[in-house]
Amino acid sequence: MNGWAQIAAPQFNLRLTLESGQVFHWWPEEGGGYRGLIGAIPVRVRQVCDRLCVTPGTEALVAYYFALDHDLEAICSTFPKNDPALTLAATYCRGIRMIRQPLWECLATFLTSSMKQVAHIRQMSHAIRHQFGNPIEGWEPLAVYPEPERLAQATEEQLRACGLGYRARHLLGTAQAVAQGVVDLEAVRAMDDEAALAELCRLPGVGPKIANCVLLFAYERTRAFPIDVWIERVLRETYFKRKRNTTVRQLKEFAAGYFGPYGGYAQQYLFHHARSQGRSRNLRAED
DNA sequence: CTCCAGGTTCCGG
DNA sequence: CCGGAACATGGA
Repeated sequence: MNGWAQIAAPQFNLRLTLESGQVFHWWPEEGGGYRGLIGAIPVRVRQVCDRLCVTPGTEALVAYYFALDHDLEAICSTFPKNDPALTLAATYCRGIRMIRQPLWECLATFLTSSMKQVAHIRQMSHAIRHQFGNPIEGWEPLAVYPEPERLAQATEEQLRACGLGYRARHLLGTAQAVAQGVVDLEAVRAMDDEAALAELCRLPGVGPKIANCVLLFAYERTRAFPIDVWIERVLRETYFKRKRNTTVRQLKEFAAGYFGPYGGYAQQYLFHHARSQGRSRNLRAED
């Protein structure tokens, strides 16, 4: 165990957490571990039962990043009772935690996520990091996500070259707005959920779905409930089976009232479970 | 080749 | 407020 430090990580699943669509810049290593970045700090991490082996000196950083202080047992106990679909998803996703991501990198990454598969988001994120951010020497292929000031100086064409498509205009506009202080991401921390959502939605290309992702994955707003195509399907098929003409507005209101103070956790579990099931179903259909 | 992907914006009822 | 359409790109 030379070169590793250990920390306790009960009720945690590293692989599921990293592959549940929250972050897109962690790379599998031989032996089941990962290397990635927490902000600008390169980290290696692998799980052995209820412990994490991490790069020495990053213990506290890793514990904070993966929210190991969240009491998952208590969180799941706040979920609605007698909900087989949610119970199944929560069981399947046991150990997934909401990562505490750096604000800008989370916002910028999810800004590029619209109408893109997870694999594409990873590609675009990787391209942006390598085109505009600093690579970490000896930690190939890691590169730090570029600051808004850096992207604000890019051209829309350069961003399109990273595979962004129409999202290039949005990312550029948002980078400029943040760099100029039109929207102060740190100041959003002090706002209540509703005001924070509205503030983030002022940025070009940021609507309610992306804003809620950022609130959940970066601002630690565990009530935030992003509704994407997957979750919309789950909600309709699970809770509005016979009601053909339910509006998105009604789905939002239902989710806000139904899932409770840790609705974001419920959302992530329903999302990851549905996506996993969909995949295996597609795989089965192909043979 | 067709379909669709962790949406947002703009437009006409 | 609501439903549709446009918006780019790439993997299945």
